[in-house]
Parts: sequence; C-alpha cells; structure tokens
Amino acid sequence: MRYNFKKIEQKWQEEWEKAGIFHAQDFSDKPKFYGLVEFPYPSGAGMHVGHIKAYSSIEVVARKRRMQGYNVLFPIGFDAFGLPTENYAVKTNTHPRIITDTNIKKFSEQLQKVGFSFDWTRVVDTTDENYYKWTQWIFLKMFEKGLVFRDNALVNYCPHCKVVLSNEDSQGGKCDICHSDVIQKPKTVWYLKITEYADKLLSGLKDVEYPENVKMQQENWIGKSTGAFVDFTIEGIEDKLQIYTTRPDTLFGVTFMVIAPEHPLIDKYADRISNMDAIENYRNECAKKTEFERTQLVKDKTGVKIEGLEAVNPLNGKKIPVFIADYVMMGYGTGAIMAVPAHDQRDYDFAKAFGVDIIEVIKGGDINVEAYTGDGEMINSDFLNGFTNKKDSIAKVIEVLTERGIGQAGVQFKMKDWAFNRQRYWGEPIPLIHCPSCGIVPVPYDQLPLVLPDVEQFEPGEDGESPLAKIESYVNCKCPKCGGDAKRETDTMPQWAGSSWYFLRYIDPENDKELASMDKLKYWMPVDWYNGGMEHVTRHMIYSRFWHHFLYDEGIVNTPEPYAKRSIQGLILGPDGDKMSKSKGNVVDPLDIVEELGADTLRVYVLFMGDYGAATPWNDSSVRGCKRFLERVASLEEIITEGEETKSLSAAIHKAIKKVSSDIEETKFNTAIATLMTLINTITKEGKITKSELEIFIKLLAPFAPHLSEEIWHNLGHDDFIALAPWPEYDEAKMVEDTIEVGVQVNGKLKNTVSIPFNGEKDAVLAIAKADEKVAAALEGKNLVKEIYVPNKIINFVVK
RNA sequence: GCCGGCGUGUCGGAAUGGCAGACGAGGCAGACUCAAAAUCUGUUGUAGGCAACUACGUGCGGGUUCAAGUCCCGCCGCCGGCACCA
Repeated sequence: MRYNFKKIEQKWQEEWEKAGIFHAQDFSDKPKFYGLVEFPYPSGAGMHVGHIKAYSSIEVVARKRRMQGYNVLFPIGFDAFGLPTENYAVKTNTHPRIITDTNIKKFSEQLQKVGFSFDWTRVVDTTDENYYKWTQWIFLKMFEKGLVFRDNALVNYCPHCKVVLSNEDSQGGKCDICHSDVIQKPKTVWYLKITEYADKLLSGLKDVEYPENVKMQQENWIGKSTGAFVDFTIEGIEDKLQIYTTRPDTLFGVTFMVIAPEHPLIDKYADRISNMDAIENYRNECAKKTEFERTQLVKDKTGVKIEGLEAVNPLNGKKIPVFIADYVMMGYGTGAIMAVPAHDQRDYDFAKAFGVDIIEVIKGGDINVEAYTGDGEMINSDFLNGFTNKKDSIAKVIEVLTERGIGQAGVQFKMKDWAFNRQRYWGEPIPLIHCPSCGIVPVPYDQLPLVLPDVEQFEPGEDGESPLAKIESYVNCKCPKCGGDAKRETDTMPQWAGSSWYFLRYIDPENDKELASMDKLKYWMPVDWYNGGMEHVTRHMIYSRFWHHFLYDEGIVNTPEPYAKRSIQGLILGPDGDKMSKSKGNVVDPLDIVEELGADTLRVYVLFMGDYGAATPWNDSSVRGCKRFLERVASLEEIITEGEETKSLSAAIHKAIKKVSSDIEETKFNTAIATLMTLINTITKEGKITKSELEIFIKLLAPFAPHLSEEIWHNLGHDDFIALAPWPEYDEAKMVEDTIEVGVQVNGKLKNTVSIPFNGEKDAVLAIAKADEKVAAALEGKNLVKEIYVPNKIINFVVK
C-alpha cells in the first residue's frame, strides 16, 4: 500500500466522528477510565508541539483502554480567561469574547487534525457564563464557610500589568506574565484560606500516585515545620511577645529577640520606645527594598535595637534586648523570633554585627567560628543539662513549657493564603456586594451567574483599579439583604479559578442545577490519570486539590483527592537545544508537520523522541525516521503469507505484546515504539507475516498511529474499527523459543556467545559453553574454581 | 543552606546486578540513477593490527560481588524545587 497519509487521516477522522466512537457513556456497565490532560489556554498563536506531546500520553492510554474494553472519558476544553487575551483585546480594541471564540475554533480544528480521540460533546469553556456560574457558586460556598477573607496587606504588584499577583505568579520577584520586577504594595485584597487545608493537602499526597519529585515539590511548597510557640514577657507590659521556634531545646541560649519591621507591637507601644525615629527610618528603608535586594543581601544583617522594650526569658528570667530586623518576616510564624546565636547562623551573624552575647548550650561546635546546628550534649541549660538527643530535649522542654503555661507545641507552614483577585476585565466577576450598612454581602445563589458586563474599553484602571470600577451600571446595585444602595465588588477572579474544578464539569457539562450530579461523579471520579507540566505542580495542582478537598468536605464530590495518578511531560526544546521561543526563531509548528509528514508521524515522533519526562530537542531528521517506520508498516500487506507462522516470529510478537502493554502503563512510550520498530525489522528479515500476526502488530501500533492502523485494519477486511478492537493478549508459552543466545564469560570477561536450549539444564549448558573454541582456549591450563549459570542469561567460569 | 534528580557513542536515547550502547538519527561504503533526491543493502564506541584478534570503555576515586552503567562510601559537575521560614 502506498502511504497516502493525507487521504487516510482525513478519512478516518471523519469516520470516527460520524460513528461517535469516542463519546463517553455515563453509567455504562464497562469499567470506567477517566483520562485527563491540562486543557489549553487558547492563545492566538495556536497549538504548540508541546501541546501535542502533553496530550499524546493520555491519548495513547485512552485508546489502549478502549481496546481493553473500558468506557473511556477523555475530554478537552479551554481555560480561556486571562491576560494575554485581554492585552490583545486592548491592543486591537476587539472584545475578548470574539478573540476567545476565534481562538477556540482554531485550536479545535488543529486538535482534530492530529486525530486525538477527545469526546467533543463535552467541551468546557471557562469563560462561558454557564460554566463560570459554578466557579462563582463554589466561591460563594467558600465565603459561606469563612474561607474567603479580605485583608489589607503588602501584595505583589506588577507595575507593568497593573495587577496584584499571587505568590505563585511572582516567583523569584518577577511577574509571571511580563517578567518585569514585582514591587510590594499595600492594598486591600481578597484571599482564600488555603492554609486551612495545608495539612489535608500534605497528608492527601499519601493516597495518590504522583511521581516522587512532584510530591516533593508540593511538600516543599506547603513547607510544614514542627516546633513550639513560646511566650516571652516584656518588662512592664501586659502583652506577651509570642515567638515560634523549631528549636525550643536551645531556649537557654537565647540572648536577644528579633521582631519583623511590620510587627504591631512597635506601634502599640511607640510611646515607651525612645528611638522611634531610628526605627521609623529603618522601616521605611525596608519597605523600599525590592524582593531582589532583600534576598541578594542576605549576608549583611541589618536592624535596630528597640530602646525601651526589654524581654524576659521565661525559663531563667534573664533580661534580653529586642531588635527589629528585616531577616524576620511578618508573614511567617508570629513575626517574632527568639535568637540563639550559638546555634543558628543567621542569629550568629546578627549577634556578631551588633555585639550581642553568644551562649553555647549544645556541645560539639566551635562558637568562636560559627553557629553549631548539630546534635550534642546540652550545657548551661538547667533541667536540660546532660541531654544528648535533640528529640528528647525538645520533648522535655515542651513538657515544661506546657506545664508552666508559657508555651506549647505547634506547627507552621510556608504556604501563604491565596491572593484571590485580579484588577482586570477578562475574569470571573467576584459575586460580592459592599453594603454600607450590612458590610460584605454575597450575591444570592439564585442570581448567579453574575455576568461580566459588556464594555467598550478593557484597559485596566490606574493604580490597580479594575476596569469594572468604571461601569456605574454594574457597580451600583441594591444590597440583597437590606435593599439599600450598595456597590459591587469590581475585582475579578485570578486565572487559576476556572481550572480548579474543570475536570468535574466534563462529567456533567450541561447540568444547570448543580456543578455536576453526584451519581455521575460517583461513576467517573476520581480522574484515573492526569498528565501535565511541571510548571503547574505548585499552582494549578495545589489549587485544584484545595478546591476539591473543600468540595469533598461540603459533600459535593465523592472523593477527597481529585487525581489518582499524575504524570509529567518534559519540554520539547528547539532543534538548537534552547527553549522554543518566537524571538529565537526555533519554534516548530505542529500543523506544518501534519501537512508535510502526517499526524501519525507527528504523534509517533513526540513520543519516540526520548524519555517522556525529560526535556528533549526537536530533530527534523528523526521525525522523518518515524515517517519511514510508518511507510514500512504500510508496505507489510505486500508480504502477507498464507503459510504457517514461524516460531521465532511468533515469539517476537508475543514478547512485543507484553513489552508494549507494560511500557504504555509506565509512560515509557519511547521504548514501546522502539519495540515495534525492532519487530518490523524482524518481520522484514523473515520476509513474510501471516494475516493474524499483522493484525496483532497494527493493534499494538493503533494507539500511536491510529489513522494508518485503521486503514490497514479495513484493508484486511474488517468492517469495525480497530479503535474498538480487543487489545492483544500475550501468551507466555508462545514467548518461549527453542534456543537462546547467552554470553559466556571467563572471570567476568565476555569470551563468546553460545546458542543453548531455552531453560536448558545446567550441566548440558555448561558442556556446550566449554565446547566453544574461544571459551576452551580461555580455560586452557587454568584451574576452574566456580561455574555460574543464570538460566537464559549468562554463563561465567571463574578460574585461577 | 535544605530537599530531589541526573551524568552512557557524533546526537536523541536503551539496558528486573547478568553479552553496555536496543531503537532512531547522523556518518561511511555499496546498489538503483545520466545525475540528484527518495528507496534498499552493509557498516559504524575508542586505540592498535592487513587480519584473526587484543586492550580499553557508562563524570572522578575507592569498595562489595563470580559479575557493577546499575549496589555502598567519598568527590566533581549539571538540572530542578524551597529558602534570612526562625
């Protein structure tokens, strides 16, 4: 058969669509499989080869599952709210709705040309009001449960995009969208209390199958630490100064206290402080420092001693000075620390710079040189003296602190609450109302969706004001509670809102009564396998797990964890080995490949190019290698034989069934395809293949190159679809060959290979090996000490 | 600093402790062709040798083992995450 990929691909895409074979069946008796890929942001640039690689993994699994008799849900949708569309809208003065619709259409056509077996009847668009109605609904549920709060805080603000950013969107002090420097700006913003779910997000990781590094990243991000809260008294003041420490065992080594520049204690007792001027100066300097300065100048400890406030060590009554310094953050712990310079390097550096005492309480280091953070015998520590184990001393001191009512065990998380707002147009309106007499009042559930008003101008307001604030007809409303004049919240939700629950909507996309019916959720959830990028591990993955845990607690979904299994695809780099980018001109357009070499070739190549999880450069000639492979497959029909199967080819085929089947499950797509290539080399050498053997071969290939496989399947006389044909089973008995080649070593060095009977007896096999000329020569005149035979693997003679 | 991961030909990459380099690309040689492309065949870790063959070879140095890319100890280098987190 001549390989006319264009004709074949178009034909089968139409046939599949006509037959609707990829539509998931709710409540089917078959076992279910829910495969999920991260839905795309429909940018104007269209699809990237990265999308193809990201979707191809679950695509292969989904196709295999259908052949294995599963009822498969493999949906697709569009995460369409967000800045790029809005920026483009501003630039071209086109409504983002129009841009979004155009882009979604383009993406859909492109995806269909690659032949992905998505269920196109369940497409979800986060910007559709029937979708974001439920995003708003979940938000109101959270509001109802006290998980939404407003706080005047220092926020990450991007002066270029004019928006407040979450910590996740401003990692490294750079705006995630435009990469300019983020500044700290005071603003009253909305937060979601994700920290309330920190423990659940952490412990939930035990019940899911994520790659180790993914779990590790989430654990780091959540950043749980265990320690103790301790109350220090301040001379002459009622208020206690509470600190958090992971090393309460070093309490007797405390020689000073440090509080964050923003700590409220300062303003509260300003009248007792004699050097307020110096302190104000220092605070102003700190506020001016950028994130960059704050992290780059780590070594130089700065601070000011607070004259007029003196703390008392609650265990020994010693009076100690209190400083403000910016190496203590208001956002972590209590914003105050006890400083133990002998056993903490930062405190040590500070003590050296400010001439504070250093008291050693753990033996083992040299505190004249640096802080000692290791284990050792406790000294200078009253009831702790003589303890040698950190764990024991911590337990003891917490016991004493608790007894005396001056402290208790506690935990802290690095994870911050989620700044849940954008001062932009193209996002879900936050359904809250500011009433002068009732305060914050939620929009009643029956008034959802709160629809984004139509506007002419999409520019963000100056100073972080939302464009919605300019629309009086939107802003002015009646309070749902008292009926008086009130104003709507004008911030919109962040990009990550819509994607935090989209996988639930695929299950019941048309439901206008609930976000999805419990019966359907119970049938489909959890997602069996979710593939996506590493960049979403600490944002989208954490956020959506948080929402899902919340919905579980509310009885709206049936599982605490949304994703049973997660895999990660590595980047496709440009042919030059650099990250693909327009400016470098090294971008490969997947549609060009589909046009020139075909969708099947593209699909095979992105999975064959390397380890699925690793970043791999694109290589044009390797792509053509995949095309050559498919051309050879297309020509197999010419060597079909009516004759008997040969035992060696049959063994190769059954080994391939086993290998391809397991490789797909382990995301080892590259070796699965290599196995098929090896097999076709074997077939070509054999020069003939039976019809039933060829059927097995193309079934194994079908998930990777579905169009070509479908075409050959029909040429072989089938009227049904190979996409639904049963996946081949391997037969261990048929994998056995009469003879097998094994290496023969002498003292671990390979001398030759010999052909031995499969599973041969030790004595017989060793006799064959010894009879080999080269082996015999190597053994000649030597004293044979040991003979090792690992069946079907290796023979090793140890000689002296 | 803490936590992970990785290091194999010219390149992408294979190898449940058991023949290192599967498979693909690239190179070289040949066939076909007026020629080129495409296709097909052979060959391709390094060094020495006409050859049979020999020695060496998975970042470096040790170790365990009949046998180490794989396990252990100590380094070096690269990548990723967290980070003045108390």
